[in-house]
Amino acid sequence: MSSKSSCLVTKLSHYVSLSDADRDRLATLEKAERNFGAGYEVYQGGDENKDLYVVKHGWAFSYTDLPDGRRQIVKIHHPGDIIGFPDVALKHATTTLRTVEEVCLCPFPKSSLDEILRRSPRLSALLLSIALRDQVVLIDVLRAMGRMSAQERVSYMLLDLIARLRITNRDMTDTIRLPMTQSQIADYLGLTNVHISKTFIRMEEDGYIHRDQNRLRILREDAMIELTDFHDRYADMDTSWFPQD
Amino acid sequence: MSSKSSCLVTKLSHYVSLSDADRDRLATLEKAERNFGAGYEVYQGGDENKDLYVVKHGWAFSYTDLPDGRRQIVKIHHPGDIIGFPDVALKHATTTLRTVEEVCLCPFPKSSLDEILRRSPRLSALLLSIALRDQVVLIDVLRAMGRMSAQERVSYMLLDLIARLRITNRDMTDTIRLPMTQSQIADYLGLTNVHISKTFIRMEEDGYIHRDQNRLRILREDAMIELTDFHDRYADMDTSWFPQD
DNA sequence: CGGTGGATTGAAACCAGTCAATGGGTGTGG
DNA sequence: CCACACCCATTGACTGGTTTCAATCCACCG
Repeated sequence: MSSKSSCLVTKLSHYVSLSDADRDRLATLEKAERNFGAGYEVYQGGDENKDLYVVKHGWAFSYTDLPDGRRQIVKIHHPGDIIGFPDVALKHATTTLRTVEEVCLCPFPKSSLDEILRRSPRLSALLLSIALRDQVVLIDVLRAMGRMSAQERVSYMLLDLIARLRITNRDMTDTIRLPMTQSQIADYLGLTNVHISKTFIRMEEDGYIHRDQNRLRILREDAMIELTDFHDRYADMDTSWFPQD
Repeated sequence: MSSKSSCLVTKLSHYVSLSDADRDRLATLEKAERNFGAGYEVYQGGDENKDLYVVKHGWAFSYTDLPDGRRQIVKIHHPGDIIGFPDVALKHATTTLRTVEEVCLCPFPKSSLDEILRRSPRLSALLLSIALRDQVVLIDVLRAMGRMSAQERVSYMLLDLIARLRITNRDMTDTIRLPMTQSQIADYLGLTNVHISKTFIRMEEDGYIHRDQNRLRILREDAMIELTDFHDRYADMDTSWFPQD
């Protein structure tokens, strides 16, 4: 079982030590894999809710549209993420999944969760914690959308991206690859592409960031952390209450 | 065991049939109870994360502040809700809990979840589903905040409140009690109290709602559902994949 | 009866949106 | 290999929804 190459195991092991049995359970989730080109819609909101996906590589995002076309991107997915988890609670998908670039996904059926819940209390606790932690992150995004200016929102997004990428990539520096277009960033932050453009330019002038192609360097991370009152929700979780199995 | 009087059991039974053992497990969560006056802060963001709470009666809300005082209310709590669930994943509370009016809460320790995860896969699945459903709801709120006008946001909030209250109160009509101030509503919707006032007046003039004291009547629910593309996330959940115990 | 918190009202300021034109890079097909 | 199309980022002028600030009104309460 090549669990070494599993982003999911890597990501989850960051929080808690897993038994061999649990590692195997997770590895089976990544048995199948499918590749998609850039800008491909894997499933659509309203579709019957069949599979979950583990991201093996590439970026994707989930979004919803209003009837008149306004779009809100609600989550950006990176390697190791589980896609579609929130929809498990419902019968139909609530969001549409779209790839940003070339992506490899591992689909697995909802019913795999059944197995985990029955056999591994410890893994169940971890999955529950991930779901709850994601709620906290959504709440942070909500705060950004409700009460922050454009520059603060962009700063928040960049800090959040870096924090997430650092989990699986410990030697991440202050430079990230940002394959999303400014329109997509706008749809994520509740702004317009025009205003994103102006905000990036302003932030570059002010020395917060430096851009080069689709790579972006954070120059004043501390200032941005203070500006947005940023808290890293990914580095630590409270696993002290977990069942020992 | 007076599980008949338990809002939590009522709320959860709405989704799935529970064994007596499971009902008892839930009932023990409501053993203790504490009363609080209006406008009381039960715990604060940053506090060590000790207890969860089940709401027995009264409204409360969770919020976060930015350093400069901007406030975002992230969740409004009603009877039967579990408060502080998202924070289980972390060591410290991320939000402050404040009562809207006189409230009765039942505190229980995080470790009670341990027991549930080890003993009842079915109840574990339900708790996980609740957490995931709440994520979907947060995503809906996010969409409202990111892409909707003031009137649309207010409409969305009212529809959401009604949908939630209808779960435990099946004979709810089109009239709800709204004990929150306009400043609190503004902090929930990412607007200002002034604009909330103007928006309510406008909506009343346009025949969407009627206000009387702190009671509010929805006159054109269908129009508001269409305006906001509203989906009820509370009525149905997909419990088909749950372990049978 | 004064004090207080909440709701309302109006004027002015501002952040972000809209619209439209321009430029740059990339890939494709002739 | 060049011409063209297309997508994306940029730019500027104008618009507009929401905020800000401040004053007033109102109900409730001690």
